Amino acid sequence: MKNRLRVLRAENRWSQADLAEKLGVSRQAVNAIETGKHDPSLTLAFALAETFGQSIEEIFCPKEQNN
Amino acid sequence: MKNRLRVLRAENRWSQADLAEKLGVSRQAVNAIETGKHDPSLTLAFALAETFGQSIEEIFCPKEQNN
DNA sequence: TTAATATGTAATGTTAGCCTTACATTATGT
DNA sequence: ACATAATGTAAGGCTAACATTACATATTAA
Repeated sequence: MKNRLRVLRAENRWSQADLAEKLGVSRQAVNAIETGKHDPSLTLAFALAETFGQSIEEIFCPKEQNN
Repeated sequence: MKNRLRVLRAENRWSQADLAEKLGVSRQAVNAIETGKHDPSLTLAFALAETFGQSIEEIFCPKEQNN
C-alpha cells in the first residue's frame, strides 16, 4: 500500500529511528512500511496518523492506483 | 480496539456472512473483529470503511477509552 | 577525508490476522 | 414445535507484521 511517510518524515526532519522511537516500534518496522514491504497494523496506522496530525486516509492509499 | 461494526451492520440489515462476502473474507474474520478478538489489517479496515461509506476513524477507536 | 549518522537489508523468531472445517448455541420465521 | 438462519467458538494451518541482531552502503558534517 502506498503511503506518504517519507515526505511527512522529511517535513518534520525526523530520521526513521526518530519516528520509530516516537511510535514505539523498531527502526526496521518504519523502514519496511516506508519502502512498501509491509503494511502497518491498524493500531500502528492510528499511531502514525496521530504523530503526523493527519488522518489514516491522508497518509495511506489502499487503491492500486496505476500511477 | 473498539469498533461500531455491529451497529453499522444492523443498520444495513446484513448478517456477518453478508458482510464477509462483501469484504471477501471469512465470516469468522468478521466475527473476530466485531467481538474484539482481532484488529483488522489496514487493508481490511479500508475495505470496511468503503463498504459502510465512513472513514476508518469513524468506525474504529484505538484509544482505550475507559467506558 | 574521516567520522558519524542514516538507510537498506538479511537472518531468525514470535505473534496476530487471516484461512478452512466443524460443532454448539441462539434467534427467527412458519 | 420445528426448521432455518445467525452467531460464537475451537482446532489447526499459513503468512504477514512485528522483534532483535548484525552488517553493508549511503549520506552528512567537521
